[in-house]
Amino acid sequence: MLTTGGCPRNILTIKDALEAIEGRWRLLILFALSGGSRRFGELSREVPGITDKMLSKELKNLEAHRLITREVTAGFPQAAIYTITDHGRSLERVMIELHYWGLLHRQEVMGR
Amino acid sequence: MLTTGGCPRNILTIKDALEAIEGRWRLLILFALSGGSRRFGELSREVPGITDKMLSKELKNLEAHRLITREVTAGFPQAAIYTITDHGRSLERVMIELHYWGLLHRQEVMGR
DNA sequence: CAGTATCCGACAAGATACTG
DNA sequence: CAGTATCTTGTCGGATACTG
Repeated sequence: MLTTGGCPRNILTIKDALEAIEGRWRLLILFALSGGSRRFGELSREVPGITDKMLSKELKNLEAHRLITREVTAGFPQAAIYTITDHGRSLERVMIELHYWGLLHRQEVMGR
Repeated sequence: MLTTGGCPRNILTIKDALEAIEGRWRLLILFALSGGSRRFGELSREVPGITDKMLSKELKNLEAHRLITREVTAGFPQAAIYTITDHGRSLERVMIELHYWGLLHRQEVMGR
């Protein structure tokens, strides 16, 4: 059981975590990449609803937070390969719990 | 290990979950409430950085998603008591993992 | 293929002042 | 005490067109 214990440290830790992964897209991109490296176009198709603009922006943000790496191959046509880092992979437990809770939430609110 | 397996169902489940808890504030409010019921003013002080306007808006959102309940006492001065629901409590595992990851993230990115 | 540029509307969010 | 009203700024996010 989580307790704040009158101390704001725990909630500040969560706030720090949220600062890195907050928003509609970042966890979805990481989840897609947890199944293996992807190219830009693959992510554009696999992340439901995202536009290329947001994908581009969020990929840079994830890279800045060291959650993914970007590698561009030589040759033509060029390919950009995005890969989750070990640090990004350490978010898998969060994603697993979130996925599990998503199933619960559907039953609770959506009734299916 | 999570796999997408060419099937978008898992990622859609996470997207549904995120729709309910996305943003800077909702998980922080729920985390505060996981330590026990709170009044508006208590939350205003305990959730770091939130304004009354955002707190009011997000509390309504959380109530609409059945993650918290709101109860107003008779008498004066009035008191509004916010309490996490069982469904909100089912997010505790997500919050625990997020808190744990926040500690890792500090070490990785912030170097402390 | 992998993005960027531009334009636009909607909403998040803070500051301040105010009400029952 | 528990919010709401108003105003302003910034960012989100979609649409479309475009480039190396």
